Amino acid sequence: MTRERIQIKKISNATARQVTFSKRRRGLFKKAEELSVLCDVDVGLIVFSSSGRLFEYSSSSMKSILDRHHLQPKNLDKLAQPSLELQLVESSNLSWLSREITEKGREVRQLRGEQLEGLSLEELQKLEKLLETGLSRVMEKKGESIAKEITDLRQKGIELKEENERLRQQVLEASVRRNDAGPGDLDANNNEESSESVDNSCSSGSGSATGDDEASDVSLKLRL
Amino acid sequence: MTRERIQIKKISNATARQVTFSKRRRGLFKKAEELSVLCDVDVGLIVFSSSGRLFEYSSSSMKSILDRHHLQPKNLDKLAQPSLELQLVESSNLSWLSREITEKGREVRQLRGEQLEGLSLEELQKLEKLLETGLSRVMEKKGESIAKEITDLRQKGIELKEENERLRQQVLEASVRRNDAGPGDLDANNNEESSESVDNSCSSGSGSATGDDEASDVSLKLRL
DNA sequence: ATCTATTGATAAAG
DNA sequence: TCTTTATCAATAGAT
Repeated sequence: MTRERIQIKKISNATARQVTFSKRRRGLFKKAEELSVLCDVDVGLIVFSSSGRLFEYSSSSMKSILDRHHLQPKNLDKLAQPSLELQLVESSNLSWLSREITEKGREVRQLRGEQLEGLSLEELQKLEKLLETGLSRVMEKKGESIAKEITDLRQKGIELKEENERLRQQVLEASVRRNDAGPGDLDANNNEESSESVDNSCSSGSGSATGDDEASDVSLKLRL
Repeated sequence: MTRERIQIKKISNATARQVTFSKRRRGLFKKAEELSVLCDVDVGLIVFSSSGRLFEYSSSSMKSILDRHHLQPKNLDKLAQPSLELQLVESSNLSWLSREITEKGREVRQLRGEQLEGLSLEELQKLEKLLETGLSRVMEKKGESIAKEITDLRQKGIELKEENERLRQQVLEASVRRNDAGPGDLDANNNEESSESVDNSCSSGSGSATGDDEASDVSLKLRL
């Protein structure tokens, strides 16, 4: 990748080595991040410079990645006899937990339609059934949610309208009273803005809350 | 670096993501090794695929690199007194793992349409979208699977038919020969049962493997 | 640190 | 997964 091709062996010139270290280290870290983002994987990268300085990158927390690394079956047996406690904890909980996580991860991925390679026809049908059930439940819930939203909005509209009426009445009365006292300047016409309490910004069209509506049969086709 | 420039964000297509993962993982590991050789530094690289599989590279032993990492000033204070290993295992692994498991469990349940109570309308829509995507992928896979099954069965049918023909021929020849030798009792008519080798029990109707069929356009509506 | 000529990595397609 | 090919990206060497 350059002016001239180089051999992959220790660069003898210390300065050149340092320069290359800087450049390539950046490149490596960038690639590591790209991999983790593009492929949605966990990456942990540790580099110790020859002077002992640490450089590291990790897609999530380095700790969680190293923990996970410890859990790998291959590594579990490497910690030989340490404390009985540890033994117990490890052999039972950890390996179980580790397996459990892998398993659940696979399950999620298959539900998302990934990692379907090894599945038999039966398993695929089962998965399909599961997804259909889940989908219909979610849609049902969504329907309920939307229906509720609509009902709430209508209710709020009614309440706002009532309050409007009340305020209009107050304004009217006030203007009348003022009129009685001293018939001078009066702009007592549609003066809703003067009072607070109507701070709900809701787009319930004026004609939607007529009260005679059918708020009950809203459980319908909701595939927006 | 390629035919077309790409955005650095999660690749949505699972297959493409897997392919890219393979390629870039190789590239990353190669770069890591080059850095360690050229600049004479210690490198440790850990990658967990989304399926939980571990890939690692280390210029020396991974253990020594991780040990060295633990010894970094920044990390020293984190491990107090109880046996170093136990601390590690407990404080990090277990809590992280259990959180992870809880999380994944919830995810699975929601995908199955359970535990939907707390979700907002947006979340429900998102979930629905996810399920639709998953369902369509699974259905597609099922379609492929079925198409393959059909193709295989047809092929097997053809082969069986050919073998039948061959056997029929043999029987015929045998009976003819026997006829030549001594024209006595002969039942050389449809005698396929006498030979083994056709132990495949397959329900390919006699009329289904006529060869002229269109085995290619079977990628269709398969909601059995 | 910056500049480029070159090599290297890799996305897409088969 | 492996190969091929067209392009984009990384970087060696020089400044």
